[in-house]
Parts: sequence; C-alpha cells; structure tokens
Amino acid sequence: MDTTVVKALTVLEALAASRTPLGVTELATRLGLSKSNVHRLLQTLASRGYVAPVEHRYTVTTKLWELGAQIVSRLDVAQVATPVMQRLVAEVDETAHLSILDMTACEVVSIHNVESTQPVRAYSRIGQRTPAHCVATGKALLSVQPPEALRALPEELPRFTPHTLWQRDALLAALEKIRADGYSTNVGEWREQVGGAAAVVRDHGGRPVAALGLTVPVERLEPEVMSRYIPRLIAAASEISRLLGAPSR
Amino acid sequence: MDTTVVKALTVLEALAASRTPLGVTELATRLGLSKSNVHRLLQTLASRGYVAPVEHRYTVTTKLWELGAQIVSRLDVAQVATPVMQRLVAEVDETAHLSILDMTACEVVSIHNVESTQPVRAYSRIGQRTPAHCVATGKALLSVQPPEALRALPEELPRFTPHTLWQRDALLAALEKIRADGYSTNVGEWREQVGGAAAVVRDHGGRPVAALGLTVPVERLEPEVMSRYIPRLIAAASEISRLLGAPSR
DNA sequence: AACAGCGTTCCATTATTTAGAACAAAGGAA
DNA sequence: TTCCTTTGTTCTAAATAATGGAACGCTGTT
Repeated sequence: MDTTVVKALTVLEALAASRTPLGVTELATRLGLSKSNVHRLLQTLASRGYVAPVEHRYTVTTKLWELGAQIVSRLDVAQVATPVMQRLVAEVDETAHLSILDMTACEVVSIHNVESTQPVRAYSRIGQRTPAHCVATGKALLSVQPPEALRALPEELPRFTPHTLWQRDALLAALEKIRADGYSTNVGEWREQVGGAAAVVRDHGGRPVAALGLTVPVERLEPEVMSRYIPRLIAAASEISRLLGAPSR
Repeated sequence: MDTTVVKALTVLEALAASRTPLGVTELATRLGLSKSNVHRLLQTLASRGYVAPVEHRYTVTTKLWELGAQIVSRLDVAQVATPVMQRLVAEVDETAHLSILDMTACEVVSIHNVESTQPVRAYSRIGQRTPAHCVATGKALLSVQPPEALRALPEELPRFTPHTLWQRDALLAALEKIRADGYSTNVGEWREQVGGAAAVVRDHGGRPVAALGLTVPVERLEPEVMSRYIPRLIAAASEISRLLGAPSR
C-alpha cells in the first residue's frame, strides 16, 4: 500500500472539509503527521494544482471540483442504474424499469428494463411511451415538476380505467402526497391488471432525471407485499442518485 | 517531491479523463509506468474509494465529485444564485451561467448553469475552463481585478477568432469601459458563433466573487435584444450580490 | 487444446520518504 | 521599538516504503 499516497489524500480531504485555509502545523497535529511531512505533501499537491498557498496557509483549489464535474457530466443514468436495478429485481423478483419524462407530451418513456423471472409479469418495451398521469414512474416525475408546469396541465386528462386520476385537481392532490412520501404507487390506473410503485432518481445537480419503477400484476399487488418492496425501491433509487453524484438528502 | 503522490494523481486524472474504464496495462503504457506500479497505485486509490474495479478494469467513482462539491458548496454564491438564475432564464430564455475567475491561469471556471429551452443554445459543461479575456464573464471579472494584476498579463494573449481582444492594451481599454458600464459583452471573441453578456457578483465585503453571464448564439444576438436583456442581467447579478450581503453600489 | 493477453502477486534492490533539529520570517506583547 | 513566541520552510542521516521484472492464475480466443 502506498502510504504516501494515502497521506496525501488525507491531507487533501482535510483541506477540502475545512471551510477556512489550514496551516502546516494545524494539519500536522490534526492528522498526526510531522510538520515537515505535511509540508512536503502540500508542496507536491500544490505542484499539481490541487492546493494553493494563501497567506501562509493552504487551501484547496477548484481543480478537484473540476475533475469531479468532468466525471459526473459523463455519467449515464441507464448505465449507472443497471447493476442497482439487477440487484433490486433479484431481491423482489418483479420487473423494474427506468423512465424519463417528456413534459411536452406529458408522457414517460421507458429507457431501461430488468425483467423478473415470474411467469406472469408486466411487459414493457424500451422506448415505449405511456401517459404520465396514470403510471407510477410518471406520477413520481410529475410530483417534482415545478408548480407552473403542473398548472399548465389540462383540466381533464385521458381516462383509461375507472381508477385513472383524470381530473387535474385530483391528480395534483395525489402528486402532493407523492412528493411528501418520496414514492408513488399505481393500482390499475392505466391497465386494469397492472400496478406498481416508483421513486425519483436525481442527477449531480439534484435535478430529477428519471424514475425507477416496479411493475407488478394486480394479483400480486397486495399492501403487505408492496410495503416490503417500497423501502427497497426507494433505497435503490437513492443509490442510483448517489452514484450519479446527487447531493445527499 | 513525493513522486508516488504525483503518479497516483496522474493515474486518477487519466482515469477521470477517460470516458470508459481503463485496465492496468493500458494505463501503464499510456503513462509510462510499470504494470505492477499502476496496479498498486490503483489498489491504494481503491482503498480510499477514489476508484473502483469493474469487470477487470478500473473506473473513477463520484468520490472526487463529492469532495469537490464540498468546496463549491462552501461558496455560498452557488446556492444563493440558483433561484435568481432560474428566474432570469425564465425571463430571457437564454442559458445563464455563473463563473469564477482563476487569476493564476487567467481562466474562468463555470460553476453553475441554468439552460434555456431554446433548441439552438450555447452548451457549456459545468467545471469547464475558458480563457478569461475572450468571454463576457471573464472580462467582467478581469475588469474588477486590481491594476497590478492586470499589468502582469502578457502583452499578447491567445487569439481564437478575428474578434478576440488579443493585445493587452486593447483588452485593458475594453476592461475600463466594462468597469464603468457595470457589464461586459462578447460577440464571437472566443467561438465565432457564440456571444453574451455578463455582470459581476460581489460578496458581503464588496469583493467580486463570480460573474453572472448570459450566453447567446450570434444569430439571436441583436443589439435591441441585448439591450432588453442587459438590464435584467444586471438586476439579477445585483440581486445575488444583495443576497450575499454586499453593500449596495 | 494451445495460446495470448490480462490482472495480480512476490521479493530483493534501491531510491524515496521520514522525523527531528535548525533556520527564517511573521505577529504579538511589553 | 524590541523581544519572544509561533509559524512556515529547509536540511540531513536513518530507515522505510516504492519499484519493476519475473512468475502466477485466469479468461477468452484461435
């Protein structure tokens, strides 16, 4: 193990965590290293532009942030989500899918699926478009849209089953609860036989980018089952968000 | 100089710059290091969570971003500016960004963006560096630098288009006008097709901390349009300054 | 089945890091 | 001001940790 590297990273982290610049002595005592050692590490980090001396102390530069920004800007939701979704499906054995919202059409588009092994299961093709107001992923994503975008929705929405929330006001009330709960559910609002739950995935800027959903045939959609699945769903969604660099909480 | 630390940072940067995971051998040849050396460095970086193995290769994690985000979140500008920027973009429907100046490199670093909804719009990645002397935000920030810092600039600066102010004296004259006007503009000085305007944001001590800029494709960059946008830009910048506790005027 | 390429492990050699003391420079107290 | 404390910086011998070549096991290919 390259102990020098570890020490350098420790110094860097300590400096990044401090809201004020730190001196050599302060860092040395705080990290239990010798003064001259810390000094050399700082010089090395400074030579690569990671830290900079200011008024006899040292502070981190924006280089770390720039590197990090480079990384997160390249991350792709579907790619990052795949292993997490596979783990989720292994746990609950129901089909998981990842969808994005097309607000111009008020529809969700499925961008990635992981199928369950159940003989009876909900089918969903990648690229498939579904009205947003009557599926779990769509409602989750709608719930985090800005209020003015929601007010722009038509008074009456398409109605697919008796359960569809086709009146805007009823939908808005439901969305409010979803926002507070951190997840959405659906029982036969689009197709009589299909329900599910979903939670929002956020990117490095904290912006909602997709929703992670579980789709379940109504016959298996019992409350006690869902209450087991939902915490796992939420955990998976926030794990994906975390991997994308989303600010915690 | 801690050569091991430098090597580790080089590995980290190479990994961050690559859009795909890299193998030990690939990294070793690319950086001119021995295979076992790279392997050990990767193990060390992995033990601290900076990189992670995936399918017999290595990739960077979002740890760098987490560290970097700590740094930027400490600049309260970013938080305070977001809602103001969103309002500005809602008004003018052009991409707004917030940039800080790195005087050691005479470059600006974009720390926050709010994109417009226009189909044709300037694309700028967060964390991106741009030469300060040929973009609006950079010129705005340069214009409020102390005179001695400006005198230290080289006689001739990099030239990107025929419009670039590449001679120091011409630049200094432009900066003087910017300082008097309270805003800067740019028409194709960096990229032929892109222009914009910017104004300085000040902290509670009245010190310049960032610049708020609008970036506009030249095709929409007509004087009468800009004259409508600029007052709003200035208002937004001073609103952010006010929120930071800057003394008025 | 043989091969080529990869990541990984091992270890003696060697170059590097280390800690302490000495030095210089800055800041505060008298 | 002058003295004294505390800080950042430099230096060096001693010791430690990093190095790279060779060997290993594994995977996928020909």
